[in-house]
Amino acid sequence: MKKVVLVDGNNLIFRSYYATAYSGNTMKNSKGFPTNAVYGFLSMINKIIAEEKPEYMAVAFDIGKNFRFEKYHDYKAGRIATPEELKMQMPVAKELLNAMGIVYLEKEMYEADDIIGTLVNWAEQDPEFACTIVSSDKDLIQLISHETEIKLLKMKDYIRYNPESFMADYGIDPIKIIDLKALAGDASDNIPGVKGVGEKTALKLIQQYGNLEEIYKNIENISGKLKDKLITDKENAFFSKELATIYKEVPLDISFEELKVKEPNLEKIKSIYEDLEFYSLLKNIDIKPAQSKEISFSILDDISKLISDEYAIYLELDNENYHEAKIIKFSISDKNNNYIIPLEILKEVLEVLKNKKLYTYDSKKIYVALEHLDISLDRIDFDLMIGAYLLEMNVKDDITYLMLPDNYDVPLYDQLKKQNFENSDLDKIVCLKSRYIFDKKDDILNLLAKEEMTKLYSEIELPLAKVLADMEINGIKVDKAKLNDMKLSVKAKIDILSDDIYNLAGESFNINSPKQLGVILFEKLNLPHGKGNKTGYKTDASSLHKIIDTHEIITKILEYRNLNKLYTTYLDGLEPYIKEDGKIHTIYKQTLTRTGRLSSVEPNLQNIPTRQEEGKKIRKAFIPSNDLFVSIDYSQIELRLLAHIAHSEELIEAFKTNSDIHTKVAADINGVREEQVTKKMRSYAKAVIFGIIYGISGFGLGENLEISPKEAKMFIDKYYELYPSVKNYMDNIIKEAYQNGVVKTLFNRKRTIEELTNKNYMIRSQGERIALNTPIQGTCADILKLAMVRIAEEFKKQNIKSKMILQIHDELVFDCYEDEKEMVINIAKDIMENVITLDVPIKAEADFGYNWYEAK
DNA sequence: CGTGTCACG
DNA sequence: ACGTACGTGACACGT
Repeated sequence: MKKVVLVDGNNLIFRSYYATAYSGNTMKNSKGFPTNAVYGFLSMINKIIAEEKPEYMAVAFDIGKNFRFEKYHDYKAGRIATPEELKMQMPVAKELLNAMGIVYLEKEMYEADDIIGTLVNWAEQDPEFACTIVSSDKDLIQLISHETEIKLLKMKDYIRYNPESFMADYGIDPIKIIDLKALAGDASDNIPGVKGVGEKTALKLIQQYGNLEEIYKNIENISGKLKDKLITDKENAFFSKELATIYKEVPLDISFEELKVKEPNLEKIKSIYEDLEFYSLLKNIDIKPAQSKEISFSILDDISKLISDEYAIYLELDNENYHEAKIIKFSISDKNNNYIIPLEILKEVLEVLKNKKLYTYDSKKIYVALEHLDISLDRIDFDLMIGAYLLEMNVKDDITYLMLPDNYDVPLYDQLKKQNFENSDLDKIVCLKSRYIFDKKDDILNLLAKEEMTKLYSEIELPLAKVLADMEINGIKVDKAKLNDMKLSVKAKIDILSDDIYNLAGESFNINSPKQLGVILFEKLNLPHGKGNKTGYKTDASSLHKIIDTHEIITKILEYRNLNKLYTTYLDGLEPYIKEDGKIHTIYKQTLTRTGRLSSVEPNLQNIPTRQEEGKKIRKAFIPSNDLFVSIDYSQIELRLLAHIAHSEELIEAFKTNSDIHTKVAADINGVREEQVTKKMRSYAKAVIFGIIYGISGFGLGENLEISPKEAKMFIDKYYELYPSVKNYMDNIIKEAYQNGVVKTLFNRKRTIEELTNKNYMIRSQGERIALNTPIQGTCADILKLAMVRIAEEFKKQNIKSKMILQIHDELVFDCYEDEKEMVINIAKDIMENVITLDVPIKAEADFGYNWYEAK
């Protein structure tokens, strides 16, 4: 059987154009010729070739008038004319196809759909050929048959439908998509359908009666309004069916053999790329395309074969959330061999492997997944994911992203999952992955050494993975009933508030829709508004605060937003994450942030409310599974680091004498004694100091303090004058960042700042702020991570049974036994404060309580 | 799926 | 004249 790939070229190029055209600055070459549509079209064609590897292929386009228009002058009426910028790119796309050895087809009076339909029709009659249609247009579904499947493009990926899978999804045969359109219509083609009937109703009718004709034969069995609607628009329905039907007899003078993909004309392609200035694509043109690396592997049948002293191990799970995943495959590689480990002997094999050097990608995942099988690994010796992350390579949860640039032809995890892991090459694929880990290890370690990141890697990040795994496995207990009580009472308040809001507005509307809210506030109630955003008016809390006195609805809305947030995200949102053990098990992402911080997902336990009393109460539902919580947090660590890094004598002195830094700064700025500092003065000073760390502007600070930018700027200038070394640090770090393109933390964590080479002033400024902030935020992250590793070591050494369970950027929470409370506090606080020696003292403060609310 | 909004450090 | 503070994640809306 020979496969013919039939591409809806019109569909592809329109998609490409509109995907980027909305942004306003369409991609153009230096002569001003637009290139966005061709670029997108080309990448899609390349992707299709890579995925389908077609022997036969044709790309169909619309051209000129078409016969449907002749019959029905409103066909596709209301559609905006094809933009000139897109039109001019069409011939270039076709020229490229030619150069690539791919046939394109167009025929006056017919649409691309009809051309594809005709070719499908031919293939049905020729047992030698089967078709794959590629498009995002659902109309083409009507062509599906046992010889024809469709690859229906979605925003980022696609769904493949054959008759069975389409039936499974929609409950109707593919051909019935015509009847569906006949009833439901299609706004984009201006196909009328039956007024008042949408996709849902149409599907129901078709499932019940079979097709349009049968529906009308049985019209008497249909009751109520629906019947009236159907009768009124009967003519339209049948006419719509005709319009929606793809024509399969387009007179094409071509044969299948001519659709064979020919050798590309590289010279020609090169010259087109040069014209279009597709430099990134030009670079690849002489390089051979990714070829699948060959690998030999076997199924391990005897553990006595495991004689090497180092192995790369790789686990394929059926779910990205490894807390709930099952193991699909396990592979190992040593210097010469690759094995698939049958899952029945996994435990035995791991007993053997425990005593060897082990390398992997995402060690935390392995620790957790194996723990679920009661297999405890206490050490993995190399983690490719962490190494690559520190080296700023393209690190995702999926190792494949790292392998692709090294010319491994491996399907993405998403792809495998979509195929239900029923890929016939699955054994080979996982073996390639463990092989890759083994082969890549030395390169990565050498690069880390070259960048002087060996210590950061092996003494902080690698051991941290194990510490985090234990924290995730341990989890945090949540009182479900307590959460539910709060949920009900908040819900009641929300209901009252929304009634009040509807009354004040004079109508009910969706308060959660910024768009609808904007219309109510600023058009109906005519309240004053500031600058809008691109979709309408701004309705965020700070904008609403500015007009709080103009109407009592504003306060209600703010209160509603407040409670609704608590309700959706926490009170209701956390519930599904509480597992059978009564606990929440988050996942810490160790290789995600650009600064070195952790992040927490599914759920995020790093943003549980604390700033406002109402939200903070949610913490009462978090309870210890031992006796009590101990929480220890760094006090003003970012400021201390700023003082240290900037060598600011004044600030260092302030910290050494243990004074309240914000009060001290407020006193200095205002030229008063510390006792004379008012609350307002202190909070302004605090805002200025934070602003400095983030790379503030007068405008930004002004917005924040609700004062004029001018006044704000005076504060900032005063600060620089008082603390010249801080200003000096800021200037220097930015200068260095421009010189080197990177900034580093005290532990040599690197961040490359591409923004600094951007032509756009805005983006460059953002780069400068990043340069300023990253060494501070990043060093904080390094310090707490190192402290965590040391604390875990010390707990083990001293046989402490209490557990570290949460990390929130400058804070650690322990689930503690009563009789270990003092020990936990002493050990953790001591390590946190002494994990590094700076020019300023580092202070950590401990607290405890019988739920999380109390422990702070 | 992008955007707006808001929770945290 | 530009647009306006660093780093995250989750939810709801609307196309």
